[in-house]
Amino acid sequence: MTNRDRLLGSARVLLWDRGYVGTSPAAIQQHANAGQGSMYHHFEGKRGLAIEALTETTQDMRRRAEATLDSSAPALDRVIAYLRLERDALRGCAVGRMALDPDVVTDDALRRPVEEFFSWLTDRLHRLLDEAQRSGQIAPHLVPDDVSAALVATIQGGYVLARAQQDPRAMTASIDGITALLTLQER
Amino acid sequence: MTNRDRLLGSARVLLWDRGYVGTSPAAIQQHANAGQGSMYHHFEGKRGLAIEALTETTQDMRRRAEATLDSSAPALDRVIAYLRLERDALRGCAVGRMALDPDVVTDDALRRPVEEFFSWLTDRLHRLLDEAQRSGQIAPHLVPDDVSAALVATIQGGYVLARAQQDPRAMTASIDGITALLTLQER
DNA sequence: GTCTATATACCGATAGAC
DNA sequence: GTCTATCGGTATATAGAC
Repeated sequence: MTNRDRLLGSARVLLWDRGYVGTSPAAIQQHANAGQGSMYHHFEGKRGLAIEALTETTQDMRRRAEATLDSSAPALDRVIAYLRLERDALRGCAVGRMALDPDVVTDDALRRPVEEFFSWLTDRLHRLLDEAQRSGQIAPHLVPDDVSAALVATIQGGYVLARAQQDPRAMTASIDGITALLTLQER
Repeated sequence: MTNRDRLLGSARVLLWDRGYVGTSPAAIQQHANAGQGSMYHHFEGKRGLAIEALTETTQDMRRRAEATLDSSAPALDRVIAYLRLERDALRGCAVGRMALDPDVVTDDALRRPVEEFFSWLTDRLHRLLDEAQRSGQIAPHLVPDDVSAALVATIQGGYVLARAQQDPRAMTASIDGITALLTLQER
């Protein structure tokens, strides 16, 4: 692995665990076993490296979601399968945590990958819920746009609760709760 | 207002907007118009001040929630009234954001007010959902423990989505979505 | 491409005068 | 109680040798 690749990987790990304001270039260099010169040769600085790192991370997460959402199962089943994906609740979401970082939200280039990931995800779920509604899997009066937002929000909030209580069961409870509400009509 | 009070108030504002790792003692002192000596006279340091500030903030938020949840209306109506409270979606939640801060989660004294607030809130909603279930307002097979977690998570995730997209409508969509799911049986 | 040296600013805290 | 001075350390970046 090249120095550049290790720097990117280390940035992804540290941004995930400590956020943007909590991650220093020196910490990234140490984690990657690279010197300052190497980092500033390959990247414009902390910000440039973070933009690349975030872009990679969101692309990975999108691929992972697509693997679950693009199946041949009925639409609602695919949505629920996505809700039920295994998540490291105590670690938090690598993308969601960036949305609460003050220096990320106020910087369009840094925020773009975050925004694009969530826009894509809610839209993807939206279309699946449309399909589920057409085939009678969910109630006709539900607004897929609102429900898809609620689903993504529940996952993100599940991370918040799990970390606040230092107990991953807060995440599973949240997911179980929203799943039960979503499948209520099938009781 | 005393210097001490202004320092506390400034800490609350800055912790809300920039989190713990993103807030420096110097920034608090400037915002409060107080010198270093004043701050270190009244508080043990950044950490001690933050613990007091967070405790005050969570108490305020709890009082605000209680004002809505402790009414004479039917249980489910009170829960929905809480979901529908006005929120500054783009600013984020003063408590929830702390749960994603690496230096807060790993420090029990700092995390305690955060944990206690969410424990209290989910428990309070849990009891209201129990009551709603006994009176037939929500389906008998729902697990109030899970649903209450999902409700709180949806609010917290609504903040994440709104900030990621820099659009407060992501919050209202999430709330509308979860509300529709919760009241599904009344259609 | 990578290294060390250096620069300027800020971090969080302490010292001691008033 | 508040102020200014100061401290050792780190944040982020640049310079220039190799």
